Amino acid sequence: MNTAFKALSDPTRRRVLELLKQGPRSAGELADQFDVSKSTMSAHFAILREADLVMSEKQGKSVVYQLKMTVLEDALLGFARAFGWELTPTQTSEDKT
Amino acid sequence: MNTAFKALSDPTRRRVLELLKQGPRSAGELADQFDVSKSTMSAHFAILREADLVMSEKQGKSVVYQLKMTVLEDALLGFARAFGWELTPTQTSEDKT
DNA sequence: TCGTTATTTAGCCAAACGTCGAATTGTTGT
DNA sequence: ACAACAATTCGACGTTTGGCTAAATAACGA
Repeated sequence: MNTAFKALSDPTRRRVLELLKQGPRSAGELADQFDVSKSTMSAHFAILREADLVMSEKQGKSVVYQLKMTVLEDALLGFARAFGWELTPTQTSEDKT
Repeated sequence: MNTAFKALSDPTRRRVLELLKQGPRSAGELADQFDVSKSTMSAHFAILREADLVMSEKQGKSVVYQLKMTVLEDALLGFARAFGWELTPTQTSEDKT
C-alpha cells in the first residue's frame, strides 16, 4: 500500500491512471499525451507496475497497459476508512480488472 | 492538491494525520509516537503544514497541531471522483476543522 | 536573570527521484 | 537478412527527500 501511495504522489502517474480509466492504452499512446521522453514515461510505467496499479501485456510491437481498478480502490479505501470515509461508486460505465 | 498527495506519500506523515484524527496533539506528543528525532518530525510537520493538511497553534511552550479534515477530504475526493467514486462518511464521532 | 523544556532552523549526508540521450531488445514487413 | 518501429534498459545528471546532530529561538518557572 505504501508503494501505491508513492506511485500516486506524482502528477504524471496520476494522469496516466486517469487515461487508463477510459480503457487500455499502449505505452506509446500514453507517452504521446505527455511532454517528456519515452524513456521517462517508461520509468513511470515501471513504478505503476511495481505498485501493482497496472497490468502490462505485450501485443505485437506494443505493450498495452491496463488499470487495475480494484488495487487502486483498495489502496484508497484502506486510507479513507481510517478517516471514517467509505468509497462508493457513482453510477458510471464500469471498467474491468 | 499536488502538495497534498506528496505529503500523503510518506507513511510517517499519514500516521500523523491518523493520530490527529483523534484530536489535536502537540508536536512532542506526536513525535513520541515515532522512532525518529524531533527535528525530523518537525520537518514532517512543515510538509503537512505546507500542504495545508494541518493547522498549528502555539500554546505556551508547545505547538498544537490540528487536522484540517476538509482539506484532506477535498484532496482525496478530487482524485476519487476522477475514477467514479464518491467519498461518503461512515457513522463516526465527527471532528472539527 | 537563569535554567529547563519545547520546537524549529541550519548544515550536512546518503539514497531516491525525475529527467535525458544513447544503446538494446523484440517484433513486423519486405 | 535487414530495415523500421516500439518499448525498455543503461549510464549520467541535477534535485529532492528523509534522516541526523548541533545550534537557535521561544516560553515558562524559580
